[in-house]
Amino acid sequence: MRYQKPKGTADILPADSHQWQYVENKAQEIFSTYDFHEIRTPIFESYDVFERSSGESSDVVSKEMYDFDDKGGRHIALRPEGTAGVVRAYVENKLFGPEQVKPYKVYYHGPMFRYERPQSGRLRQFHQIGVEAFGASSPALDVEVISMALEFLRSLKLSGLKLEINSLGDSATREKYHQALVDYLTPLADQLSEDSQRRLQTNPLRILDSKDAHDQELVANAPSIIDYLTPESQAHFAAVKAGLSGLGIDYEVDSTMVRGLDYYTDTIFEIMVKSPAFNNSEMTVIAGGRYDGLVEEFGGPAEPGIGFGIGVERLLLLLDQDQMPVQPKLDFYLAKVGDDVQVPALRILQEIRRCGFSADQDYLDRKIKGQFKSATRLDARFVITVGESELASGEVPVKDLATGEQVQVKLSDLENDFQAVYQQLMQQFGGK
RNA sequence: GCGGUAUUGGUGAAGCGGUUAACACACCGGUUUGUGGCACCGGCAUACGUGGGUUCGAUCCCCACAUACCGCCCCA
Repeated sequence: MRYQKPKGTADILPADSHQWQYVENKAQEIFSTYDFHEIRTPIFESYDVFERSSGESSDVVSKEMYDFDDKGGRHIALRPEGTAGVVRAYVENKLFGPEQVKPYKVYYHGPMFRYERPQSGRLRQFHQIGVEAFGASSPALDVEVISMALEFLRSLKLSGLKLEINSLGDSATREKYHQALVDYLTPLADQLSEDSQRRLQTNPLRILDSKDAHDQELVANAPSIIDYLTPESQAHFAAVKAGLSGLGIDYEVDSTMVRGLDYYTDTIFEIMVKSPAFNNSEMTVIAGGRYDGLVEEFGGPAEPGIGFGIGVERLLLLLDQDQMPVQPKLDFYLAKVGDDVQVPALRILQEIRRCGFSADQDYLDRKIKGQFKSATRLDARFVITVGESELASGEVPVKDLATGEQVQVKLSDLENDFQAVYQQLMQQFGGK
């Protein structure tokens, strides 16, 4: 095979694209009830956009960025996540201006890129659906964003959802906590796993969710970030928890939950699903949080923001295949007999399609038997047969493939008044 | 970036140094002339991921590369 798709990419063929559309449509449906509207930003941005937002030391920037120099010598990167580009657009278009209603609420969906080793549910080009809301720091917004995420997953009939929340406080909080954690772990360094000893230097917060069992024990007694929150952050977090409880939403506070990207502040959350698709282990499908410094970081006013992202590939793996829509049935298949029926056939097909039904025919000169086979393979509801004798008699047989019953309809109606034909068929065969 | 496993037709795959590259499914055609099933008959890999090497001879052995899957790092 001469050509193959680039490593870590996937072709989404029609059999799957129906499921993608289903998920995307659901997202739009649910999000719009919360008054979120779609925003489309470029899938590539200046490299600096992501370097600025994600933190220079983060792995996303240091080794996973899909970047290149374009012909004009600009350092470009394919977006590794959605938030940075949206914030850039928010600032560049001055959407923080007084003529906009706050909070400014948007959602997006599309491809993201990370130069990493592909694994199950992890590709170099993957897809996210995300939302962002700017310009309000009310904890009520946190609660609504979280509940919207849950409603979306519920609308897809996902069960076994688990919501975990944490607060990272403001940047001063994180600095103090960072120091406290290092102070606690440094004396224990020789007991840490090899990976975590390295993390102690590079990213101590990551040790909190180490997979190593002994690390877990040591971390259990580590100081908790919750104890380092400022009074304001404490109050915000308390209000978020109260709001969730008020909506009857179950949650767990996980004070060891951390983030790979540097820009998060205060509330962060993840929604996990336990699924047989992943050996009944829990898998995060939605992750999000506040990023109250990011707009300012991009040269805008000191405005707060909050959002979340959904990994679509991962989400699709979790969805029950039985509940997924399949390719829609074909309404009509037109079988032809003889040589001189092609033109009338084209006229009939056009009339059917103009009435809003799907219709197809044979293009390979197959025998009538083969045409019926094609109709069956296309899952057609009805087969219309047109041949010389029909053209002569003006009567055309229409067969219901499910029952095998066949009725005669007028050729003139087929060509000129298909609605009448359809009503006749519905009377004869009932239902839709 | 590191490690493991794999790569044969449309699909599932057998073969592991010399074969007509098995078998099954799917698909296409036919079993006389205009109807989906079944049965029967026939067709369907100048070819075994790519490039080198070893050999009289390689799908089968060796090396490199590519890709996929799994794990780590990382992330979600």
